[in-house]
Amino acid sequence: MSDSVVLDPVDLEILRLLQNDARITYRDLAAQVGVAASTCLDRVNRLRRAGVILGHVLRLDPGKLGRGLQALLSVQVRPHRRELVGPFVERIRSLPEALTVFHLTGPDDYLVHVAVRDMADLQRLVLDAFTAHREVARVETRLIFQQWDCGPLLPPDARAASGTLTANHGGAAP
Amino acid sequence: MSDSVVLDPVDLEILRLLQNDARITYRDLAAQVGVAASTCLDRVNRLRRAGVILGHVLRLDPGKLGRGLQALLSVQVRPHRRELVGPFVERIRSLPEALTVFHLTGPDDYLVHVAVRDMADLQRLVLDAFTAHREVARVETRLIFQQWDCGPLLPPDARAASGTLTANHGGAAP
DNA sequence: CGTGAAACTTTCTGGTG
DNA sequence: CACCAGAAAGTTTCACG
Repeated sequence: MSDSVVLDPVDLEILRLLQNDARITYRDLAAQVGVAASTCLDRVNRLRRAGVILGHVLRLDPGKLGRGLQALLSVQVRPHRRELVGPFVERIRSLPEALTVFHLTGPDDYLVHVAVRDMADLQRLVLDAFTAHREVARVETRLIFQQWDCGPLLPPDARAASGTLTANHGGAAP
Repeated sequence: MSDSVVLDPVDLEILRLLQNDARITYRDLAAQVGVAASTCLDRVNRLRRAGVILGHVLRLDPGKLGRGLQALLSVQVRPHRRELVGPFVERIRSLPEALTVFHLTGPDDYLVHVAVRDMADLQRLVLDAFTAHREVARVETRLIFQQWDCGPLLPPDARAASGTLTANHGGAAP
């Protein structure tokens, strides 16, 4: 699983455009890439079958959903054994507040990205979902001032080769 | 900006379904929500105009794009002043390896999520894009074993109310 | 908010270099 | 084999009730 795939310049351009707007029509996509719509469709389907494209997701504004405060929680799970960490990860993943869970090298085993309503909600979450549990040895909370989602995750060659790199989403500079 | 918005159960169900698959047709969406396709379209357009839906993006497999190794870099920028941190963030954001940049509370000012080809590539990135620069006082690198993208970021009420919460994307438990 | 029809997109077929 | 043009099927979108 996850072998690298050969992507020609047309594939890269298609991926680049689809990352700017995944709802662009094949007609417009084809026009911008310089091939026929049916060819675009073939390419995209091939990229999907190859597992390069995993899916299409919505980007939502957490603030508008009543989750204006985000934080990163560093968590030590001790003892760090399969029978404890498996259930721990599943439990955290199923929290409505959890956005992403990372299993990391280093002294802090997990980093959990959460979005909550406010400080009181964050305190409740830390106390109830983390420190109340026996396997959680330590939690360190860092608040997120601001966050930037970066570029289109394409091979450097592609970006260098394809001249115009259009607007990344993400906030303005501080 | 970013005031909370009133979302009725239909809006929440639409968002929930669109998060599972942002390419579902309005016809199918309407059938599952139990309203007419045109009503779904109205709702989605309203959510877009309200800023709840920020956009549609592609989820790509970093491994298939030759970025099989991911890491989190904790960075101290000193002195932590606007004229230094602004350019720093812009420079990091424009790295093809950067996925997300967080500005945080706590001793480490920034956390940068990166995806690279391999260990040599990561070493090169840390040395060239971070420690080589005067404003970067300290970098701490943690590798990512595994990562899970969690639930649909909807108000807890919505998940509780709407019974079936379908498959989240993300890997299996360790 | 729903119906139905017009406009558009996606998708397939068959043919070409 | 990848590509394209055009036609068929399906989807989005709009005016109106």
